[in-house]
Order: sequence, then structure tokens, then C-alpha cells
Amino acid sequence: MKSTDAIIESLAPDSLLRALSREQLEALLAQSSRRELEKGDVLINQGDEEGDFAVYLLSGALKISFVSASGREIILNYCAPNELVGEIALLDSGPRTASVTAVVPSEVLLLPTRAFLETVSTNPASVVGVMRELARRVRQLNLVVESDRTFSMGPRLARALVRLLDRSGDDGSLIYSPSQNDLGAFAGLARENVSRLLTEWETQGIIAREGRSLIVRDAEYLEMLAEFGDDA
Amino acid sequence: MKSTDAIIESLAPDSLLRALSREQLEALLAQSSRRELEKGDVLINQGDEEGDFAVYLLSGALKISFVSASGREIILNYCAPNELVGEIALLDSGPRTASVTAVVPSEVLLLPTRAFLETVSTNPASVVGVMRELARRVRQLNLVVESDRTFSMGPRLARALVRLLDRSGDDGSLIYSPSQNDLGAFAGLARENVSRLLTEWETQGIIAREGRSLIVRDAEYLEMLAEFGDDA
DNA sequence: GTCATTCTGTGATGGGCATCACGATTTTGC
DNA sequence: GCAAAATCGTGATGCCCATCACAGAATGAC
Repeated sequence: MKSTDAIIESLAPDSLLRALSREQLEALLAQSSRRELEKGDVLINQGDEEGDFAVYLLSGALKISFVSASGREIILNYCAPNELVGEIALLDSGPRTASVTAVVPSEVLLLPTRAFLETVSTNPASVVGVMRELARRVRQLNLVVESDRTFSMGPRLARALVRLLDRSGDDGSLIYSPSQNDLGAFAGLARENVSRLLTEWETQGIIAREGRSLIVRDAEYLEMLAEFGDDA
Repeated sequence: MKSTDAIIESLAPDSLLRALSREQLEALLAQSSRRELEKGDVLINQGDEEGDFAVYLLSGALKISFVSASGREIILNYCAPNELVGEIALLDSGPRTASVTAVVPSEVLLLPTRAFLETVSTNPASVVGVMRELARRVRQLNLVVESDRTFSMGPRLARALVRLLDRSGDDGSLIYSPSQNDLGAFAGLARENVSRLLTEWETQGIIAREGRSLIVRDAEYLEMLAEFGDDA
């Protein structure tokens, strides 16, 4: 278990929490609880009435998903460390509309509503940070709608893979390699077609597979597909 | 042209701006400019580098849309009076990713970046208001992704119509009646199928048409379709 | 008023992708 | 270690819906 100091040290340079002063950060941490999650642990359940905490991911990876009225799972996002999750239910105090699951062993910080709102509302810089984060999410979702509506399978899957790219390195590793099923739920296509596309891309050298995990060899190509939706 | 007082009077009870004190509101208005728009006027253009103002709709109706990489128009939303628009580019200072067009003669308030951010950052209540608004938009977009991915044409169009319902009355009038083309771009389906569905629903008495404008006769049915996606 | 433009209804066609099916392989639980 | 469950590869089938094609109606420009 990391100490408070160790947590502060380990924050990424672009972390949202970096907007806070040392004192504010310590105060926030004092009111928060840390938690270790195993793979598969469900932190938030779609439908929970009590949305009284936000989540800050320290290490590991989280899956944000919900089950549509038709019964199919829709994966909205995979989170890498230093991301804030689940603050929306705090803001409008509605029930949880999505579930949050650890997909690998993870370490999170649970920020109670009161502490979160107090910190945010007394620190203009962090307000802007949180709003920026929300804005980023709106833009991201606009792109998802675009690709869902106008792109064919290839570009959709490409966009999903690009979103999973681990930006902390420039090898083509992913922050997490989902099963084909989950990749489908993330990109919006059937598992079988994920399989077909991946094997095709593998023979073309665009991706590689090491055991269960994917590696992107030609990120540029996938980014091109993801941006222009041009299947060729 | 309304006076400042008249504007303040006319704000809806649930308006975002209601979070401001009388003084703050007057200060904000003093720095803002009012503008009258004719039908078809474009207020913001997708791609504009300078996103230096947000828009507050006083009267009329706005269309938020963008053109996808494939060239098709995607309509993200139609706005009714007392809504805030275009603040996202202010928050992350990126280019405009969507266009804003008046679809009927409208009256708007243009809030310059500086005034907007100052007001927001000095008024905790309005901060929460803006964040809530962003949160609402994220949830709305989640629903759009859900319906795009898992619903058939009928429920998708139903959801679009329900979103267009004018909530200020309980007759089934819409805040704006788009052409079939635009309805398609809003709901994510081809114009021809919009036509087919509307004529079918008309014969069933679910909707009615007076000239160019639609009236929803059986809102419950459409809401049911929109929620459960069950075509029957 | 009249011509051009946009909007609308409706059939026919075809393709993209979900679904079904089923066997092979890998992982997990205990 | 072994059964059960999850994951993966790949073909066959079909259907939903976009697209194409026109023709009639309504709107708008001047």
C-alpha cells in the first residue's frame, strides 16, 4: 500500500490532481480511501442509486460499460491510470448509468462526493480541469457517434484499437487487450467480425499477437483508417 | 430588442443563468452581445479556429451538427431556449468541432470566453450548473450510442422525436419540425425510411401532420419504443 | 405568375454485417 | 489434473437498411 507521499509523487505530470496545491491534495487524500481491486472486481454497478463517490485510477485499468435495453453490452471506455471516473453521477445526483469494472488488478482512490465537490469548488484551476475532462469526453462521444453511423467495420475497429494504444510508450502496446467479445462491444461490431479483421490485419503485418495481447505494428495505418473511414 | 431587465425577467426558472446573482448577471450581460438570427444563419462553423465565445439561446431554435469524414451530416442536437451551447471549445480551447445554425429566427447572447470563465470561476453554484449541463450531455450521448448500436429504425426515430418534444406544453408539439432529411441525420437513418415510418405512424394515429410540422399524438407509445427499442 | 429548388412518397435492388452453427483451443475453478 | 467455461476461427445464411430511381408536391426567388 502506497503512502500518501508516494501517491503524490506518482501522479502523472498531466494528472487532474496536479491542479491542486499540496495542502488541498493532502486534505483530499485524507478524506478518500484507497482500494485494491482484483481482476473482475466491480466497483460501480449500473443502476446503483447511491452515486456518492468518484474514482481516481492510480494503477491498472478499468472498463466502463453498460447493458443496453436490448441486452447487449456496450463498452464506453477503457481507462488508464490517472483518469477520473464516475463523477457524473455526483454532478447530477442521478443513479449510475454505467458499470465500472477492473479488468486487471488495480489500485484506485475513492473520492466521496463531499470531498470532491468541496475541493473542486474551492479551487478554480481544478474546476477548469474537471470541466475540460468532461468536454473531452463529449468530443470523444461525438466521434463514436460519427464512426458508428458512417464507418464500416474496419475503420470502427481501427478507431477502437487506436483508443486503446498506450500513449506512454511508442511501441504499439495497448493499455489493455480485451477479448474479441469485448473489443466488439467497444467498437460496435460482432465478435466474429472482430476475429476476421484481426486475422486479416495480422497477415498484413498491421498488428501482431503475443499470446492474448495485441500489439499494433502500423499505428499510422490504423490512425488513417480511424480518421478517414476509408476502407481500401 | 429586449432590454437587460427584460432578459433577466424572461429567464426560465431552471435556466443556468439563474445561478448567478443579480449583480453577476448584469456584469455578464454587460460584456455580452445580443444578436438576432434569421433562419439559416450560421453562428459557428465546424473547423473555426477561434472558439472565443459561448452561446446562450434566448428564443428560437438552434441546430448543432457536423459533417463526418464520409461527408454525411450528423445532427447532434436541437436546442430550445435557455440552453447553453458551444462552451466546449472554450474549455479545451480546441477548434470548433460542430456547427451551430439557427433553424428559425432566433435571439442569442454571445458570451466571450473571458466573461464566461470569470463568471463561472467566481461563482461555485454556476460552476456546478455548467458541469451538470456537461454531465447531462454525456449521458445523452451515451443513449445515442446505445440506440445507434442496438436499436432498429423505428425506435431510433422514436427517440429522435421524443428528444424534439416541446416540454413546456403537454400537447405533442415539437420545439422544431425538421425536414425528413434532417430527421434522418438526427436519428441516424436514411431519409427514405424516415418517410416510410412517418406515413406508417400517421395512419396508426401515433403522429399527425399539419402542413410541414409534426405533432405527436401518442407520446407514450413513442417513449416506450424509445426506451425499450422493441419493434412490434 | 413561373421556374428552380427543395421536399416528399414509394418501389426495386443489393450489400454489409449480424446471426447461426460448430469445432478447436485456451483458460479457469477447485 | 480435469472438467467446465470462456475464447477463438471460419463458413453459410439471411435480413435490415442504405442506395438508386423517379415522379409528384410544395416552397421560394424575383
